[in-house]
Amino acid sequence: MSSPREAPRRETATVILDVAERLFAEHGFDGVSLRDITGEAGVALNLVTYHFKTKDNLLLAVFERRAGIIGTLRLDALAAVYDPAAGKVASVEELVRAFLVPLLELVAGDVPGWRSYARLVALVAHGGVGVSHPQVPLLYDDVARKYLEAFAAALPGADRDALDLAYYFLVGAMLTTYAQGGRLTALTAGRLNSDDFSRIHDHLVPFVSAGFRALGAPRSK
Amino acid sequence: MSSPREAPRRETATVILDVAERLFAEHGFDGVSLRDITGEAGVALNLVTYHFKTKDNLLLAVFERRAGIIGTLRLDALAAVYDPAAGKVASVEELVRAFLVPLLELVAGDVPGWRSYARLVALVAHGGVGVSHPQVPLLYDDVARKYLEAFAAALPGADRDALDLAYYFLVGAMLTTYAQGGRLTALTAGRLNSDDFSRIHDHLVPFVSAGFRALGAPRSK
DNA sequence: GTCTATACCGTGATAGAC
DNA sequence: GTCTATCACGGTATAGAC
Repeated sequence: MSSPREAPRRETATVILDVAERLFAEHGFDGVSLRDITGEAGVALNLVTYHFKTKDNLLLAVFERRAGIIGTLRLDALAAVYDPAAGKVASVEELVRAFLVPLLELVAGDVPGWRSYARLVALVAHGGVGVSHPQVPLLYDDVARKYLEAFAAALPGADRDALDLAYYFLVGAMLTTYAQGGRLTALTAGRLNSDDFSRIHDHLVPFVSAGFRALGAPRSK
Repeated sequence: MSSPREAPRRETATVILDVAERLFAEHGFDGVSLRDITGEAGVALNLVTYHFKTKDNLLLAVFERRAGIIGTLRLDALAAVYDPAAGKVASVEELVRAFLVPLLELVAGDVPGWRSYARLVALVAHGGVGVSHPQVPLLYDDVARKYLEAFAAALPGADRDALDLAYYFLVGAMLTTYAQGGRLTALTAGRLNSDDFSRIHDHLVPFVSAGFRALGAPRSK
């Protein structure tokens, strides 16, 4: 804790977090050296070791800073449409929207850091960082459990495996959206850009919602 | 080309490719050193440099070896259900199945190397390797174009952007399936395993097919 | 053309002075 | 809390043996 009369610069740890978040998102975890980070942050190399112990742990700290925020927003959005105690049961599409909209608004609204965070989640979730950091998924388990309960209420005919997989596909489609490696731009010959999150979202919601309903009432063959 | 009377060992380059494919899939690109690969392969360190120039290029070679095979299988499966010259137009579900089944059979059938390849594709596709290797997606563009044409015929009401995005989500859901970081096992408390590709597939096909149809005939709101 | 030996520079991590 | 010095290991380049 710095004394209040010091120069008005942010704390060293926060500066490191900000730079690391941006650089990891841009170049991947292994594409960024601690020297890159400390160089841009204007601090000595091993202040990252002092504040965060290891490079892996620095990445985890980047996630922890935002995972709680987005998790709370998602649970708030869920509570607005699903409240079993009050007999309020949401539709599938309302649930999909409640899950996806909070992050979309932060990213599409260019709230500082969130675009980097979204891309970084997509990167790490698919195991790109080493064999993946096992602590990261744990940050999202609470949200997953509560949404699955709500989906089960919305689709009383679906079995658990089907619902779990549908949620898995929902998260996968969202991650694919934010991974934005330029693949979408190439695939559409430039008509769609990976940055058009709002337009992607307009298609993503009905796509995933229809998928959920299909698993809720399985088709023959 | 070795002379036919030599000792019956595989070519050095092939041994390196096999080991690299497996280790990259297990530990990620940056989680494996050239010394790990050459050590297991029983060859000298810089034979990888000699045969493949760089580590990046070695990864590309791993992809090239299998991308052509799976691409041909997918196009064959497409031709079996979609032949506009003969007036044969496939259903959405037939197309989804044609796209997904070839890789599933290779992986679920434990054909050597394909499980590693599938996981590796998922890893690289989401940019986990550095900022991703831009040459890799090009290996799949031809298949994408031909399937999109078939989907357009199956869903005459859909606009191009919706179809492109649906294909994008299809690939994303497939990649999520094969990324198998153990996330699914955790999410389902062990009831579903990331290795149950056949069971995942049984849900994936109707999920994605319903999504396609939803984009083909957009819902209100 | 195929392979071995060696060296170079950048990396993450650590120890200890201030 | 911060900095300097140092370490072992990473990918890569080269020179030369066969």
